[in-house]
Amino acid sequence: MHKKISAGDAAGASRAVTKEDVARAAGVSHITVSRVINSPDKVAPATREKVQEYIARMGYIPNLLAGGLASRRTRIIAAVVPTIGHSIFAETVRGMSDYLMAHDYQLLLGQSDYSEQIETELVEAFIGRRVDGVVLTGVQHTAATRQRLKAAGIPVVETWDLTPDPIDMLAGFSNVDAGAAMGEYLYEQGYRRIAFVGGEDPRGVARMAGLSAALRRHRLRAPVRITVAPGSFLQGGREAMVQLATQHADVDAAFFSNDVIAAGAVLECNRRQIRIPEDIAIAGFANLDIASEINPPLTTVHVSSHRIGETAAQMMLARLGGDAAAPAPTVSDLGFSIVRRQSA
Amino acid sequence: MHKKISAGDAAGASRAVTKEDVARAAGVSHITVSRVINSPDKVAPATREKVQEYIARMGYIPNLLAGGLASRRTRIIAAVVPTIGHSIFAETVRGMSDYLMAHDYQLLLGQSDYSEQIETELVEAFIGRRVDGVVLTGVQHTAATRQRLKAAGIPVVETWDLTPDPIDMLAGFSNVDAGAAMGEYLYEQGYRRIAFVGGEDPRGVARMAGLSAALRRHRLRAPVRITVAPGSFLQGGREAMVQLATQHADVDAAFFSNDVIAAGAVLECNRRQIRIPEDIAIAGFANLDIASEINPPLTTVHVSSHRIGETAAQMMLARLGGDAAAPAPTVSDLGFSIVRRQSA
DNA sequence: CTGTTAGCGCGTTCAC
DNA sequence: GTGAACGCGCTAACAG
Repeated sequence: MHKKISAGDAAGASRAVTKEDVARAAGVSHITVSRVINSPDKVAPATREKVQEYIARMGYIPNLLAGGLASRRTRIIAAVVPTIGHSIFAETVRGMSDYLMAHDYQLLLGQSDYSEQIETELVEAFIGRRVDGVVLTGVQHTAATRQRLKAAGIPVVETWDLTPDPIDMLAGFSNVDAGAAMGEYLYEQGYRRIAFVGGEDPRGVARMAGLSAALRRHRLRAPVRITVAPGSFLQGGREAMVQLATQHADVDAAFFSNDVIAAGAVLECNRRQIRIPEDIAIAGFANLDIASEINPPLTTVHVSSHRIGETAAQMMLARLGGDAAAPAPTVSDLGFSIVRRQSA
Repeated sequence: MHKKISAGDAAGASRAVTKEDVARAAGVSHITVSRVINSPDKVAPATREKVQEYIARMGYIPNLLAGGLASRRTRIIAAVVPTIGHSIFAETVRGMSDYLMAHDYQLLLGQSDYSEQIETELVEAFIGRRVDGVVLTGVQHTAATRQRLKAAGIPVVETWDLTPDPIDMLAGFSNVDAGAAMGEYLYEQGYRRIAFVGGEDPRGVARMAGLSAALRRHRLRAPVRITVAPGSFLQGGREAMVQLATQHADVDAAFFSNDVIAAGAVLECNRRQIRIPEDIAIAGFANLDIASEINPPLTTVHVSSHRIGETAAQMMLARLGGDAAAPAPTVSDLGFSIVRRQSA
């Protein structure tokens, strides 16, 4: 078999340097080069150093496409989040990314914009790229998503919620319980007419459901429900506060499904001279920076966005590295806690 | 050549469905399946529909690794941002992502944490994956980054700044000019002792340089420089404000390199009953949501974070789709503008 | 409009 | 410790 070997690379778009090139230059076979890269200790120190020098000098960068095709492992984990524009998910992504990079994996990120349909398309694209695993936000997905993922037979971690029926692994906390816990807290503080302000994503809905259940247990009326349009949370919170002030004067406490929305409401209260918590108590969710910085500081539900991502990544790699003998845990309930500050 | 054909997939981890499988089932050759996917109009409608049905029924997902290896195009664009935890970059990423997804490309994201060294490693990994193009934040990179990128011969877009010496393409605005413009504005408003508060990344430094130059033109003293540690911007802003109030009482205006930091300062002022702009004027940067929502609303420099991302993606795909005859523009100066509100 | 023939660059057996 | 064959699944030319 004759290979066309161009003498030098003087002309045209020079083809990328390949393992073969390095091998030839170093006077070894390409498999030796491969070993120097993937398992250096299986190569005699002398050859290793020589090869390493050629690699550096020639600027050789292994083609991971070819490697992935041959080895059926890509060292890529894919993740779908609703959007990185919301700090909670941005934090989760950072948590994953940091852990993965530290272990020589890379993160392929997709944003679903809260659409299950887009999520399905993303998952399909990810499987096409033969990612080693997929991390999803939430536990509600299309049938197609579940089916594709199961057919692909790759590890999956769902995050930010719990369910008795996960696709595979799970790293989150119970949004229903968190909503209920805040309901109990507000009840204990003496509030009796409570509103819920938030979007309509499944996790917001779950928090609302928990809140409702808690109120029901104490024979209070169902919460006033105010929906915030996607887009600017600060503005959404302000508008929600306007609604509460003008149309629901009896409400004495509001639980916001997100600290940023709550912060918007606080800003509006300050503007209108509405006293917090005397005139209305305000509770947030997520314990973001802004919760402790705003005035008055927000009572909120602490959940560790960053740790969710980190844990998801960790479970993923544990499975991939897996010891079938000592199987990694398959569910992590990361819990939550009420952080009491001055707003409620 | 005999291929081992497993009868059904009853046993074991069933190998993923391949083009070959679909072709056999549909009674065509694998290349026809390929065409149905990549250029459907080059296939007779009857065969096309038949093949499409088999594709759907068998749940076939093309292996993009193999495709990329063979075609030398991956339809992946990689991007490096300092962090997606800051909304300006999150917005830029969204702008890119939206544009790319709409054109059937995917985004591979890396976070450099403001480290040029990490950026270099990321770029190397990206090239290893044979991405079709790379988008970078800023115009300052290691020699290795520049060299790798040029050797790879792939399109590059640098963003968020301008330079006379780009690696390839450029989509940003002049941070120096923006800093200078704010300096002029503050001078016109009558402020004479001005501080600059921000981080130490190259773009912050550029804004500071522009500000300094403007002040120098008016024979004012060089700005007081307060550095904000990375981490919580709100808290950083508050701490900076404390420093200003306690150690630099003569300062009558402060230019913050970021609206979030400025917002932290505003919160601290409100807490301390420092009047804005009477006691101290506050100017931000980026024109984020929070700038218009906080009280008082912030005078700031508007730059379109989202549009930077979108434009970068657009330039990238224009180049890749490229008509060598009508070469796409290689530099986009997206400009900036001063948004005047009540804080300065 | 459809099929055939060659690789893309690498990792994985196995041998030596 | 090192090397040779083979194939991963696909696309690019060219034929027919």
